[in-house]
Amino acid sequence: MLSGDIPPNQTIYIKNLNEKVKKEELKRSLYALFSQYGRILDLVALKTAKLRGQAWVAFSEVTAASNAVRQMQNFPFYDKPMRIQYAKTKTDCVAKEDGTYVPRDKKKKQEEKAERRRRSEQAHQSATANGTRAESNGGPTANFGKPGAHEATTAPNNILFIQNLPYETTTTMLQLLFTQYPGFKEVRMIEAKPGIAFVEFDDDVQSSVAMQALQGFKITAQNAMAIAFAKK
DNA sequence: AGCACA
Repeated sequence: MLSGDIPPNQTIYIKNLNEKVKKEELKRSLYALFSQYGRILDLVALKTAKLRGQAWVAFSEVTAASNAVRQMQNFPFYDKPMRIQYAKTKTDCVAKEDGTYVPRDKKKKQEEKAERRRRSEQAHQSATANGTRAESNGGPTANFGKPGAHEATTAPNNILFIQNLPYETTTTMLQLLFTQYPGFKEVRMIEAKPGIAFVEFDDDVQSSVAMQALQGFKITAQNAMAIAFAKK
């Protein structure tokens, strides 16, 4: 296999990430980039010596992960091509859902094996108190919800007007999203006007394609992008 | 390079 003989998993493992990017920004950008493939259940990125430059994105469906592995393979992300594989193991939040989650020992890795010999000492000590706090973010899922009725009063042109962005949206995040579409030129945001952005393409056909693809795209559960043509 | 669950 190209992806290294790892069987499909609803979680993808990403490496070769730019280690200079701060964790929070990295997670936000990864979320913005990958949520187009499906519902993201969890996203893990740590900056420890061993784990920096890597991330895990858990999707609700294996098919979403498969599409992400193929389509985002080598995608230039903060100047480095992403290397994407399926994760080797099941993500905790998924295991918790299907009931197979077993809280890991805070000892070491897999040296629970050495632990076997002394098992049954405290067999009754199993505290049943670890709350499996379901983080029901309840938000409905699929991204390409087409809100349909857009007052597209403005004639198609090469500049898109984006509304309903979360305030913490950055130009970098939007670049990552829109640069996937041919003809992308630039993103412009206005400090004094959070929540909106302008995205310029070479021509109106290309801007239309991107609009179609990203219309209603949810950066967060509450923020479905509303895309119109900019007024000239 | 590096497969975790801060």
